[in-house]
Amino acid sequence: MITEARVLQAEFSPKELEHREQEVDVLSNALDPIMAGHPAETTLIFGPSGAGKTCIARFTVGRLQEAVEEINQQYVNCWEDYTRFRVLYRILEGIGRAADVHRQSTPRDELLERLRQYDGPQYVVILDEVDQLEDRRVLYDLYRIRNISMVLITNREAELFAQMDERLTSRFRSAVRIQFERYTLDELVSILSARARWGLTAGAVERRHLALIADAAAGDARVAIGILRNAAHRASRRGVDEISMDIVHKSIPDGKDEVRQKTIEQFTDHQRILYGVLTEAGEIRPGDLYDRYCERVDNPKTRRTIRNYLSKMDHYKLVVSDGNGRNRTYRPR
DNA sequence: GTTCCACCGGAAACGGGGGAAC
DNA sequence: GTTCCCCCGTTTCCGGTGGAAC
Repeated sequence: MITEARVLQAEFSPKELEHREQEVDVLSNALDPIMAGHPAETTLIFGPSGAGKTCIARFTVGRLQEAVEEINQQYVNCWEDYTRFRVLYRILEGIGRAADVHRQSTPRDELLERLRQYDGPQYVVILDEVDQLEDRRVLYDLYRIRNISMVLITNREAELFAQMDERLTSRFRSAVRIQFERYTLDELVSILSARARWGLTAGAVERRHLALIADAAAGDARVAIGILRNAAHRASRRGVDEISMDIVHKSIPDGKDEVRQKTIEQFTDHQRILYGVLTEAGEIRPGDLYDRYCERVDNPKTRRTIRNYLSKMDHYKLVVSDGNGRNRTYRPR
């Protein structure tokens, strides 16, 4: 049934993009000065997850690179590379200047200095999940480096600006802003049907089944593609050549749960135990949560560290908090 | 209105780990 | 082997917040 597995991955970047022509145009215009050898305007892309922000940024920059051979580009996920060091390292990596950088022995400012000395072709850096940066001042540093253009992506615009000082805010308030909305049901169906066309045998899935998947994904393309992938795998395992309504129904929870499972796999033992306590309890006050966590581990982390864990889990959409002060409770999402 | 209390999250310090230089 | 240096997860400290109790 599956003829091209990679197109069923959310990260797959198709040659043609649907439903985001206007956003692509705005970003292309912002990047336009690069065609003439000048830095592009700083661009800020924001909107909910699964709305195509990353996909459109990579697609547009990729297309620019095809048009102008002499440019460099690098994608940095600030969720994974959230320290100043890691961000600068990734950016140096994009121009092949990171090979001899060592985490432990390279002086603090050596990385920035190397970037400052960069005098190669225009360099476009996509900083995804930029609100996750630990130290936003690195944005100011990058802003001042010639020949580097930034495309910033965030789904929490308010949080991005909340922790910036005046100097940074004034720079980025004037950035080109592109707002993404959730995909509509029809748009998602059309995206899914393209993926099915490229990645599955003909007639493997009916449109009404895609509509059901799209409905379950609630505007999130990543979730929708995940459900379709799960359904295709399930059908293959059953040895059938068509995705039935029953398969779709069974695949929806798995598709939704996939992201969660991937996240939990990356947790440390302490984080996993904490999450376990939370899911068992259903809803629990912070003090009780901490006590129960302590009962299950030999050397418990401090309350402060647990708060950091919980805030990470909140960002991963694994945990919700309700209420304030002494009425605060946590529950699994 | 005031005080108490549980909780939150920023900032700075600490310390383990590990590569480089000697 | 020792020292130096840096990253980064964690801890410590502490001011702020908001609901409950008085």
